[in-house]
Amino acid sequence: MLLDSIRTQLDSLSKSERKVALAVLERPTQTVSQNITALARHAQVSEPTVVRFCRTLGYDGWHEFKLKLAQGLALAMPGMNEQPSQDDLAADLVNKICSRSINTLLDLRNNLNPDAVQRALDILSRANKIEFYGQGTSGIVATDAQHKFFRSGVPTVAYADPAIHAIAASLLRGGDAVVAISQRGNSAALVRSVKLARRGGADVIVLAPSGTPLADLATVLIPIDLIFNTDPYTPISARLAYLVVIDVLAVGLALQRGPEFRKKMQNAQKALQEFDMQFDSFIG
Amino acid sequence: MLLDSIRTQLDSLSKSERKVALAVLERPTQTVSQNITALARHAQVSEPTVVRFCRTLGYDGWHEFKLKLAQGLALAMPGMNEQPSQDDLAADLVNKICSRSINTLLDLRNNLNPDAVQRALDILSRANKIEFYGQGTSGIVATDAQHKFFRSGVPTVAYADPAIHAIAASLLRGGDAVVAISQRGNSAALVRSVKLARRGGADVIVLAPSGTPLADLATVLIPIDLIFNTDPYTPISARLAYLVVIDVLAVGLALQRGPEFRKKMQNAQKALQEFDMQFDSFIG
DNA sequence: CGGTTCCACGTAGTAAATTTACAAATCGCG
DNA sequence: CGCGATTTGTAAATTTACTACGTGGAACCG
Repeated sequence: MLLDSIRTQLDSLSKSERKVALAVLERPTQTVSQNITALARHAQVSEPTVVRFCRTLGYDGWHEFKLKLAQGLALAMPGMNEQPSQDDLAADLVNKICSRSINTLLDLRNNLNPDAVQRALDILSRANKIEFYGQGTSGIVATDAQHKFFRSGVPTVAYADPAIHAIAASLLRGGDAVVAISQRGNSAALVRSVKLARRGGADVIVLAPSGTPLADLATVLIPIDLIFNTDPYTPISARLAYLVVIDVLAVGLALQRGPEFRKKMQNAQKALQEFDMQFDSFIG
Repeated sequence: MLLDSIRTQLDSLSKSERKVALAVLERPTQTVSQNITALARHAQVSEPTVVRFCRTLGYDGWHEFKLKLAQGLALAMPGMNEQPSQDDLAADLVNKICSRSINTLLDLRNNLNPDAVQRALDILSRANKIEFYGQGTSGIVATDAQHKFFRSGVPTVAYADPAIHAIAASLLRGGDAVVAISQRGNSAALVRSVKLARRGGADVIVLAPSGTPLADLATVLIPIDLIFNTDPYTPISARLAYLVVIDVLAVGLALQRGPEFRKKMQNAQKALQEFDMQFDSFIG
């Protein structure tokens, strides 16, 4: 974000420009609503100095800088740096957790490798049989994947139990595909099952952080490397990234399998809307 | 988003103001980098008309409008309105689905009612027993909730089967709490179980769209009303909102139950990091 | 059907804000 | 200590947004 880049470049700024930088960092929100005169006064420098500051950072002038700052602030979380007020715990909580999750997905949007996704889709669209393996939290992701693929018109299976997916994996052959999901990428049981699957000739798509034992076994790796911040809530929202990747694969497969599949899906949706009650245990 | 609100208000604008609106909608990105003169010329109206247009939409003037538009665009998806290029299906897919999900969560952050969350937390923190009910997709959410509450040091139960949660509900009494989860809010089976739970004296927290049968039965309703856009992918990301709400409740409860709980959780995390392999079937 | 009134729009002038040009001051270096 | 380079401020210029006013047209009433 822009504020971060200001912090980074603090050293390479001249004395007065640093004053401007500090003033912006101190009150970013006000800065975007104020004009250059107000900022200059607050930073105790002249107006041209502010302009020069903007130029130093690589912007055309005050206008562009202000615009980019506003955009950066829109993406950042409102009231993120403030102390959580005791009397409004819930509001703060909602804000923090939503913002965290949003940032996780913004990260994902920037870092998710489309090539890997494309290769995964190629495998899935050719596969005779698709199975999802995951344990614990990732087991839920696997189950979710099964639901979503099913709704896209692609029947699959999900196994969350190590003993079970070991057996399932040993039964796979060439032309089958496994999607192995792991948030830490070092589950011994999962590694074992993936090895079994590959030995049988099946392709394995791995959703895990890169550089992990599981990642190394992948036919196609979709690396999910999220920045783990200092705060303890990051791991919670990490799982969202996995779910969204599954969404991408499910929708992508439906699209790739051709328009007749898309129609099927749309029809299913229409039907569900018309006959709510009949299907309600499916939709939830 | 701002562009949507312009589209909505198109009818209530005068002829010239509509010209401005269309010009903005046609080239939003350029609009933010241009000045008022350029926009006026492009819309073939005079500059004051542009100012009046901004005022009609509820902004102070051109400056504020431009700023808000820039912020809206930052949140919107890059290249959203462009045709998905055939040769880069995957990239487009990743972009679209991530962006959609991000927008869903932004919506949630703006609309989630902290009061309702606070009241839900009050109930949960006093509850002897907490049960999650949900079916289909929401059944997965319920299971996920159980996992997360467990990791926060709060043992709970999740039922995804209508027959089972009906029985469970009939066994509840005063001081117990149910969290009923439904994306459509009209599941007959879930309504039945919630009625049973309330009859026994249990409090029911409902996560569902407001105005639905299930919502009306809630002790505390956490309404999840998402804007359903025209495109067919919205329902997919709607579920993310539910998961994040669960996150909020889980973390909130852990915090509210006091610092000793927080320590417990932190210790658990540390332990997990140190002994990866032992716990790996839990973390996934 | 003609006239009056009101609303929408544009023109032109004004105020404000940003940028440029230039001069003063400060800092580094010989 | 003095010269050059860099940094900073002052003041003027230019761009930009806004306001006040007047004109044209449409609707409404007589």
